[in-house]
Amino acid sequence: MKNQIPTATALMNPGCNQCSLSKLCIPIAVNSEDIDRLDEIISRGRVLERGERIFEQDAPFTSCYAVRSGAVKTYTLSSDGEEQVTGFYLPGEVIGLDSIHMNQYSGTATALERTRVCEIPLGQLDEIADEIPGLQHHFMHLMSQEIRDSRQLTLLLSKKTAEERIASLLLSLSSRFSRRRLSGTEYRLPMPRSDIGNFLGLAVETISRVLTRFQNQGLVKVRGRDVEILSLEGLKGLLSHETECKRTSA
Amino acid sequence: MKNQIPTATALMNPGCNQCSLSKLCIPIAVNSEDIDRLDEIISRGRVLERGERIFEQDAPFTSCYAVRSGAVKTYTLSSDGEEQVTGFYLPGEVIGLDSIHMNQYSGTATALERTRVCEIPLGQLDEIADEIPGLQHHFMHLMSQEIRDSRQLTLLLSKKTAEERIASLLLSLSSRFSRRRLSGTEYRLPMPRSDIGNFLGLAVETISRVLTRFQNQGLVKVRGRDVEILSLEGLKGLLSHETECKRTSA
DNA sequence: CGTACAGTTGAGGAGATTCAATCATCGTGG
DNA sequence: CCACGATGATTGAATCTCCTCAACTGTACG
Repeated sequence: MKNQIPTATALMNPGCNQCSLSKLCIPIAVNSEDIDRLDEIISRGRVLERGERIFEQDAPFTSCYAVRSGAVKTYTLSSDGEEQVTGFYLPGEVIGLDSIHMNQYSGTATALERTRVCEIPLGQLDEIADEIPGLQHHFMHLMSQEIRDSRQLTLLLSKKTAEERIASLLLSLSSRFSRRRLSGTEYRLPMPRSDIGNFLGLAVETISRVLTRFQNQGLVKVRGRDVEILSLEGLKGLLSHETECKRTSA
Repeated sequence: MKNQIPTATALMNPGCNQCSLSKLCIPIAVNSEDIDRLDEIISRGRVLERGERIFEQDAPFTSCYAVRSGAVKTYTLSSDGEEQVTGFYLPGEVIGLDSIHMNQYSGTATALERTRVCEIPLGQLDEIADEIPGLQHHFMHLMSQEIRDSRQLTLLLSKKTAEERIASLLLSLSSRFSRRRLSGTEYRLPMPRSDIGNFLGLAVETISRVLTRFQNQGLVKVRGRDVEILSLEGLKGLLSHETECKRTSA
């Protein structure tokens, strides 16, 4: 019966083999046999409503999570209680990497909208790491990526203007939606302006102002959270233009 | 003869067993047998003068490096050619973690002063990772740490004032010198103001101004690169004070 | 239909940057 | 040994970007 009539949850949540995101989430060159083994330790289909937490800061670390659908933000609470948004995660992306082999989660992850995640318990992953040698490598790769993204963000925050930061975010989202074969020029922001501002180190008012400025320049069309990028080139031009301007004026 | 008369370099560069930094650099619970094995793959004692490069951005990744003495800065060159300092590394700290299991180095590392490093070739490390299981974990741990540090920096850059950033750097250096049993209240900055400014996202002039302000407040005594911290508490107080001010004025 | 929340817009102000000049430090060569 | 240039560091004045405060608009939802 197990073979003939899949349960409802199994239908909703096929294994990694069937998952359309597997190329993004675990894109290691493992044979299907290994993927099957992976399937055994990954629990799929946890559904979260907006605002629900996937894991909480300082809770004992157990698992990373792959986003299947929806969107997630991660943030840390500093000692004085202020929130710092550390990242937004779309389907196919993995959360909790920065807590691997630490005792506890370094931040909190909450769903920005209705979200499904796959849990990847890392205690067990260690055990089978020997059997699937590529896996440990892959996670190190993901962690390297995470460090680089963070460095990228650091550069953004330390040297770039409000316009550059926002253009950069719009483009980042664009390319990440594209990777999922969704439109890279027309999408809906999963997060409120306040989260964007927190993430980019800008006031919400500044987000608004810059977005309308972009709109007046014909770069984008924005209505609330709906974004349509009219000129990818124009946005990209903003990123590197800054230095050119300085050079020409100097 | 090899056994009886150690070479000069061997005297200068004892193995991990003898290294006073081993507790910081590779503080894994490995038995001395494992450390010996580690010794075999780590080449010690490469000496670099100020300005010399340890590795270069986009060069094929081969090794991480542990700083033995001196100081190192890492930076990336963005597409438009501007430099972004991504970190400072003191003895006992490991460079290149963000490039593990990537094809190439994500940035350049250069010596800020005369510096000795140990090379940790990671191709070979993989091979013996099975024999020393703690090692792979340890590197993941270091990488997690790196991500967190980067997040911390992100918070610093996106939400903190110039005073907070600089106080934070002074305190970070203080605690890192302390870990090495050096004075945490009196040390010499290994980097010029321009690197500090680049790292913290501030103009050099701002660094100067804030440092003299600190000095006038009796928090530190600064003469060029020599720093004496007169009130650790005072500096720490600056870090969380910001929000309190806002709250009281609101 | 009104309340709550998210987003936009405007005016004023604070903090950091930029530009420019000065001062200090250090290694170099006369 | 000292003068010299070069680089690094400091200080001042003007400017600018972004923040804060405030009012207002739109939208979702009871």
